Amino acid sequence: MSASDRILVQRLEKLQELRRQGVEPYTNKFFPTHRVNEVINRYGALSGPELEKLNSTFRMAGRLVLQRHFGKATFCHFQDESGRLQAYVQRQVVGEEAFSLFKKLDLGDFVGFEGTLFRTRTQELTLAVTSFVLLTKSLRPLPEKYHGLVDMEVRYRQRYLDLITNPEVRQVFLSRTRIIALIRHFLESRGFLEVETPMMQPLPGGAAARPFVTHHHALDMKLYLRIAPELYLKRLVIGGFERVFEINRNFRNEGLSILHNPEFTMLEFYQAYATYEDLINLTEELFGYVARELLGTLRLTYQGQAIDLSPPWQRLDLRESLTQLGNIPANVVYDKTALLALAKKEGVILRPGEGYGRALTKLFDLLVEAKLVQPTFILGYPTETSPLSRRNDDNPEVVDRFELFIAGREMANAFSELNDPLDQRERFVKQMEAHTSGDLEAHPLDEDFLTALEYGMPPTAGEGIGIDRLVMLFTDSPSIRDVILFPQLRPER
RNA sequence: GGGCCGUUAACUCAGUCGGUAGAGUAUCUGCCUUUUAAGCAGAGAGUCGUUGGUUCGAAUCCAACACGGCCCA
Repeated sequence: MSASDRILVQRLEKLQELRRQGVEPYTNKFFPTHRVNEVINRYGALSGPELEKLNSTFRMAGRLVLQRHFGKATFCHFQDESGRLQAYVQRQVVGEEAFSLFKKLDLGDFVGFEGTLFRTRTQELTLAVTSFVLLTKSLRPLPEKYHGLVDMEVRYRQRYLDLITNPEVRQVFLSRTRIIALIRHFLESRGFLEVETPMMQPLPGGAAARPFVTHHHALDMKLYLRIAPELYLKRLVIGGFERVFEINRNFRNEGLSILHNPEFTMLEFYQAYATYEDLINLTEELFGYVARELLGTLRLTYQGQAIDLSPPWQRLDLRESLTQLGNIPANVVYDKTALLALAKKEGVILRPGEGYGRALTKLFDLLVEAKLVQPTFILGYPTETSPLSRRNDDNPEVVDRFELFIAGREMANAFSELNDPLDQRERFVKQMEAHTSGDLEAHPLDEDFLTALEYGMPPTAGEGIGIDRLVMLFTDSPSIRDVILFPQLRPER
């Protein structure tokens, strides 16, 4: 029998023994009067004598995480959602029978306490227990009390153990929730309406990515998990909702990495009568708002790099970035034939139909992206790789679009929306040609969306911000798996 | 898909030159009424990721595979 089996057997025996003694190991209806942080915040500053004068009792509950037994007394720490507190259980106070029961409890058990507050010799705020009740018997041992749980695989597969053991992990997910709440508040205060659009779509549009496919039996039709909500949000702008946003999951059928999880959370928002230049300002303000509210400062450290979110952020043309940071001579960058040759030399594989524009963005990914540590808007994206963006009025070869880079990675993508239905149709047709020649990520032609556009969409700008990467930035997390509660893993064997 | 690293008790980790498995925590027993990773004494606990190979002998060397991590595509 393995050690873990033996512990399980031991505890099952304990469970039976408790029941024989008339102790219910899964007691219901214990209602705490205080949580740990309330007690610490309200009484943490009081002296021992002041605590005694309080003369009030506290009902508290939590999971046993540490215990130190003596012959006739026990110190233990229990933790609830808000924190950890020490409790002191004495035989002469709770009685002989109850005390021997308490000594039999295991780390991991949930216990309800009633008692008064005092200070120990070392001045630790402690609950002097007058009575207690076992609320939930735990049958499996917790990870080690000092080193905690370290094994990455177990931390991801059994996140609850990670959360019980590692307080900094709890903090990351509390921050994640707070960041999302702040973004909601920011957008709502500017008149944006939060909406929900289909996760299951008959055509996967709004981005360049391979989708997950599923099947609806009753309708006997193929459905795709969405890769982006974009085309549905624009339909809502057409329908008269002038400012909309959605924070929800996207699904992309691609490999796993430190930056990629197949399902991830995206913010997309659309603002009628705005241009991508308005969104530059809005983005600076949004990041600034989140940083000030969450961190109290616009300066943060990500993985050892100092990052300053103070506006205005640098703006750089895509092709200029290739000369300035990618060290590609200007005469190569602006010469289509020379650039294509360079791209080939750098290992970029271009499919039929892909040309200069694709080569530019690929070379940017390879040579420039990682160098953009401070927030930088890259402008001047080629029309060829932006099938949903409005062409620039002066130069139809590029679109009114930016991508935002911080800490060497893409954080946002925004553009003035293409609202000319005839141009949009042409772009879709080009994408279909790319698809035919083997680009599995090419955008499908969405006839239903074109119909909507033909009714007329006001001039609009839209943006997408990857929430997981944003949370990584603000919580200094190295991997996307650190900010997703249950990241995708291979199945265990 | 390729490269590198890791996988030993429930947890955190040692394990030398190939000689047959160790510590701390946790658990169990005993002592202990102000401890703080409490302490002291004792006990139990292992498919050394899996499968093959080399060898008199493999946690250790070799190969394949699985899972995880990092880097690259």
